[in-house]
Amino acid sequence: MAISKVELFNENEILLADLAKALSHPARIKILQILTDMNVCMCGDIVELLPLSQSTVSQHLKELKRVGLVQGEIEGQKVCYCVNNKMIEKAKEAFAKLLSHVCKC
Amino acid sequence: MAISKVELFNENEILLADLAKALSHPARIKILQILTDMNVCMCGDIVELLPLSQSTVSQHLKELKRVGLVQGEIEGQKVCYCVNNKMIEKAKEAFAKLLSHVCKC
DNA sequence: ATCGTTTATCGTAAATATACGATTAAATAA
DNA sequence: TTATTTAATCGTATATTTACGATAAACGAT
Repeated sequence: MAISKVELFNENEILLADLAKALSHPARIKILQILTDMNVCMCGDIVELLPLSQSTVSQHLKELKRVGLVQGEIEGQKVCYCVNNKMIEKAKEAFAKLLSHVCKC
Repeated sequence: MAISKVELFNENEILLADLAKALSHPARIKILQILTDMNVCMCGDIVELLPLSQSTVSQHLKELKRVGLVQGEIEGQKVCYCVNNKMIEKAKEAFAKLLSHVCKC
């Protein structure tokens, strides 16, 4: 694209779009589910559960961290990742609000 | 990317990621709100409410149509767009399900 | 001090997304 | 018929995303 016009929209729309972007790849959705369901928090463990390389999984984790859906705590040489309940809740409310508003059911 | 690995994930994850992708640009969120709030359905009317060109808005509408969040009905030379309540509802449930599952609040 | 483990980052290639103006296609109006 | 209106598509430029292997950085173990 020539230039990004994202900054011409308002806070709320940008936040929601940003959260949606973070959820816009199946690997990242899977990662959230893995962090919830399996008793797993390390990048290496996630790599073993996905058909992707370590560097690619690390990139996906970075994207999830970027918007705050996931946090990483350093534990020696490892990093323990977990979902950030506050931001998950915030995302849940934001999507529900938009989609309820938009749907006249 | 060398190759897409999206097909290595399951239906549910792909659907959700696809819906998220459609919502991952502020302009498309705004378009959903415009179709709901303003008494407007034509592409041209939407263009006037956004800082984007007609061709760009048409592309965004195409993306929303692709996942079924929006429908377009041809009315002579115009096309009347509207949100597809069924898919909006489906999206609402899908996001709520994922984010409720993932959040242990 | 060296070696293994773990994760992040770099470099790179290819796909996709975003934006625009120009053009096309289809319907209506003159 | 010709002109106008409306939306889609084409062509193009640039940015971003996705993916990988290689490397670096940081820590723990030997």
